[in-house]
Amino acid sequence: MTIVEDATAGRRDRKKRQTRDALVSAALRLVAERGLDQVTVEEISEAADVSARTFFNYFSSKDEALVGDQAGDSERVLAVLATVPPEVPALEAFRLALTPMLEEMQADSALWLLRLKVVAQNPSLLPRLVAGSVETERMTTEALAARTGVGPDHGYPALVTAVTGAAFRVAIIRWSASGGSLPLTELVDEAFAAVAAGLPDPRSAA
Amino acid sequence: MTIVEDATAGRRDRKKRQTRDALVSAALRLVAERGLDQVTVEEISEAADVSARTFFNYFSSKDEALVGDQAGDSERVLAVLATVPPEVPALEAFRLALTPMLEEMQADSALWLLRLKVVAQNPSLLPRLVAGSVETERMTTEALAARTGVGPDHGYPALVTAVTGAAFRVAIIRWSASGGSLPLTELVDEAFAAVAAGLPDPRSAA
DNA sequence: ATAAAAGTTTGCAGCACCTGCAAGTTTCTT
DNA sequence: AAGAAACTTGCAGGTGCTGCAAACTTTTAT
Repeated sequence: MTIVEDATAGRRDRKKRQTRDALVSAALRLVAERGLDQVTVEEISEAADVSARTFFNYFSSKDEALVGDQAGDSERVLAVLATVPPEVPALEAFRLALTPMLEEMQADSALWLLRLKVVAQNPSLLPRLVAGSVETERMTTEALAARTGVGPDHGYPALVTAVTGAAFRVAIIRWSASGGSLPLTELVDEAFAAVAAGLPDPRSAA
Repeated sequence: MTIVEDATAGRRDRKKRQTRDALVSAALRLVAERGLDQVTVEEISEAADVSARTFFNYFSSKDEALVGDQAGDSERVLAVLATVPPEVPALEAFRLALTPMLEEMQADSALWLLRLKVVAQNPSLLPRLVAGSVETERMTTEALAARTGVGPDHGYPALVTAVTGAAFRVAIIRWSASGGSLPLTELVDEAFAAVAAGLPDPRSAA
C-alpha cells in the first residue's frame, strides 16, 4: 500500500521504505488469511523477501508491523492544537487537531480498513493499537493543561484527552464496520457532538 | 495480599488460592524492584516456591500475573446494570454498576496501588490492563443497546461504554497518583459529572 | 574514479516465553 | 483403604526477540 514511489531522497531511503511497506503488506495479508498465531515472523519475512533478522530491524515485534507505530502523529496533532485560539472549547479544538490525521487515514483507506479488519479478527491486537496513541495522549494532556491553565492535580486535561480518544476509537470502529462507506470525519463529528452534549439518552431526541 | 484465609471449600482450593496469591505477590514485588524485563518467570516461580511450569498453569503469560484477569468483573457489572431501572440515564446507570468494583478495589488498595505503580513504571503493561476490560466493554455495549433500544448500527451504546471506560481509567490513574489518599469513588463521581456536563471548560466554573 | 565512511542486511548463537504431553504426587470420594 | 480426580513437575520443542560480527550497498570525499 502507499506505493506512490515518492522520488524524494536517495536510493537508500527509497529501498528502506519499500522494504518496510513490503513487510507491513505481507504481514497484514498473511494474518488476514490465516490468523495471528498461524503466521510466523519467518513467513512474513519470506513473503517480503528479506531475512527474519531484517524484520526485527524494522519492527520490534510482530504486532508492531500490523498496527503501525504512528509515532509521527503526535507532533502534527500538537502543532495544529497550538494554532487553535484558546477561546475555542477543548473538545472543538481537539476535533480540529485530529482532522488532518483523519483525512490521511481516509486517503489510505485500503490499508487502514485491512488493518482494522485484522485487529477486529485478532482482539489481542486492539490494546496494542490503543497503546500506540498513549504517548500522543500524554503529550496532548500536557498541552491542554497549559491551554486551560488548570493545576497539575486537576483531572480535566487527562479526562478530555481520554474521552476524546475513546470517541475517536468508536468512530473508527464504526467506520471499519461500515467497510469505509461512511465518511470518517462525519462519524467523528457525530461522536464529538454527542460527547459535548453530555451523552444524552438518544430516545429523548432520536 | 488478600491473605484472609477464608476457610471456605477444601484444602485443595485453599492451596490453589495460596499458590496464586504467592505468584501474584512475588511477581509484583520483583517487578517493582527490578523492572519488567529484569525478572524472569523462573525467578517469580522460584520466589513462590513452585516450578516454572506451574506458573503457566495459573497464568497464560507473565503479564497476566501482574495485571490480573478480572474476568469475573464483567458478570457483576452486568448484573447490577440489569437491576437499574431503564429510566435512569445511561451514564448514571453505569456509575452505579461500577460501584461494587470500586469498593472492592479500595478494600484491596494495597494490592491495587502496587499493581498500578508497576503498570506506571512499565508502560508495556498498560495495553494488557486495558485488554482485561475489552470483553467487559463489549458485553456492556450489548446490554446498553438492549436497554436503550437503539439499532445495532447506532454508535451510542459503544460510545457510552468507551467514554465511561475512559473516565473510569482517568479516575484510577489519579487515585494511583495520589497514593490512594483520595477516595476512589469520589474521583469517579467527579469524572462522570464532568462527562455528563459535556466536559465544559473548567475556567467557566472553577 | 577510487577510496573511505556510513548505513543496511544477514547468519548465528542464545535466552526467555509459552505449550503439549506423560509421569508423579496430592487431595477428594466412597 | 482404594480408586478417581485434580494439581505439579520435568522435558522436549517451537517461536519471539536481541546482540554481535561479517558481508554487502549506498553515499561522500578526495
